[in-house]
Amino acid sequence: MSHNNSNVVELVDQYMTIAMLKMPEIRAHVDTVTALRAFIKAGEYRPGDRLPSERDLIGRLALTRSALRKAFDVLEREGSIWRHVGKGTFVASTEPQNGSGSLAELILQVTPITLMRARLSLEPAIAREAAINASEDAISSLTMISQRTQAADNWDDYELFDDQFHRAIGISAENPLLLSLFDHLNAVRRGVAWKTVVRSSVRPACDHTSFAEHDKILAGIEARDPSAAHAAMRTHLVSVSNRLFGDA
Amino acid sequence: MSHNNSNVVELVDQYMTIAMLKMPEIRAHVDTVTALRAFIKAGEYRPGDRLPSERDLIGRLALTRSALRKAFDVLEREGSIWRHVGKGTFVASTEPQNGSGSLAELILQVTPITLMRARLSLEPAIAREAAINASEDAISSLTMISQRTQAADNWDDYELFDDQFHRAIGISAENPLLLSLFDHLNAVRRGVAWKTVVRSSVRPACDHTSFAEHDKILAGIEARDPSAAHAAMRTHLVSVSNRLFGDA
DNA sequence: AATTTAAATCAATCGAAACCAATTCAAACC
DNA sequence: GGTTTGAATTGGTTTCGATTGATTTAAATT
Repeated sequence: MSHNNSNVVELVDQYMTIAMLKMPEIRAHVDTVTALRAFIKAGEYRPGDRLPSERDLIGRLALTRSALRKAFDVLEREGSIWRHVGKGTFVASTEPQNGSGSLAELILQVTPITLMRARLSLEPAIAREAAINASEDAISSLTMISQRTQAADNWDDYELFDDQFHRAIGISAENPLLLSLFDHLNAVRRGVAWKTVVRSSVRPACDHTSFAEHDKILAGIEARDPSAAHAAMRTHLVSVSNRLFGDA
Repeated sequence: MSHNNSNVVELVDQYMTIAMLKMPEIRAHVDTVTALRAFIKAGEYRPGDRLPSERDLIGRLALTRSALRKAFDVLEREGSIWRHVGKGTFVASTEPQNGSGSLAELILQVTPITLMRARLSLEPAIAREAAINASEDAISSLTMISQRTQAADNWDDYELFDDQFHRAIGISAENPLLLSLFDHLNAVRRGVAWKTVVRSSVRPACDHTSFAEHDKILAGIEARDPSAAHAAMRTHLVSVSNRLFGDA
């Protein structure tokens, strides 16, 4: 089914006119929305700024709370504000800035599985480079972190040390560009913050299988065996993936 | 690895919700984190030095303790600080923070060889993902670019199309995070290329061996053969490397 | 009869303060 | 000199009240 474009526009236009005439409440909503837009513009609220609370605004704008909220609903739907319980209502960034904006945008697009595939693409290769280029200092640092990881007696500590271990491998690769790529990936990973869902309730016990996996990676790097380090890192990540998503 | 579909959908859904809720929060924290980084840098704290206590810092930086601690959480995860009850908060021994380092700074540190090692680490893996995930549209786009590359009659055009070809593979991987990593690497590559004047003078003739290499990569992706795509990309990059640096 | 308003209530978040546990350090003691 | 003890300090945790957006409910209005 294909419609003539102008026809559609015409129909919509007719509808709008009739609706606005016959249902004054719609017209009222439009007014409060434009009034809100004017308020935001006049207040010179910059993207990211917090607007006054709803209970405050109804006083200043002589509005009902429900009317105000309906107008906010429209603005939220069109993406010009975002709100959150306990924090407030904020004006959205009109144009995602290249620096952190693209990162935030990325976080929205990246699913946990996408993230894991990216890790599986990058980190084994980094481990391979680490096996080739790691300095003695870097290796001893890795060993130290690995020991600290095994000494962790709670999940939070373990997670922290695990992060440090992986980044230490990134450092061991002795390649600032690779490290930068790793950091970029890690920033996205941190932003995802899905751990609050998966792990806060189902918090797996501090299992010792991953200790062995870490050791295997470390052994590969110490032995200057790129393939072994690559394979060990891949195995480790697959294991992590299985722990998160459940075995297939 | 094959996943249960419902599981995946569930996870993705959870992720989306969380991300959309937490994104503004992340944005808010970024400010305090950068403020903390600035404080550490301005105070000229050397690796291993102890920072002022939290109760002291909240006075100087006009922060809440909880806000300060959240920012410290980020820095700790990043590995740039280390803290322990009763002792204090210390800046980590590995000071260089590439995470916040600017692109320009990175370009200065990256040599052509470092760059090529990074490409060899990342791009074959991306080609592998492309072989798995590329859509028909993406493949036909790749084919088109490849044909245009062969039609190039001067080096500038060839270079341009080569760039497009490699990025199109990044797109074909259907992984926004991997594509972002590729773009990051590519941004550095452009900077490094600019830096090394050598390349503009010693400009190898438009050779046709790399056409065959491109075709091989494309064939691997079309055949949905991840290993072949990976190997072909690796071979291609090694060939490029040899052309730039000379065979060993 | 249907919608809007007004108030109460819920749930998430933050900030302040109290409290906890690890560490340090110095005075007291043997 | 060596040990013990206890106060002070520090990062970590809990708790409580206030605030905010979200939701429900009953009265009011049209």
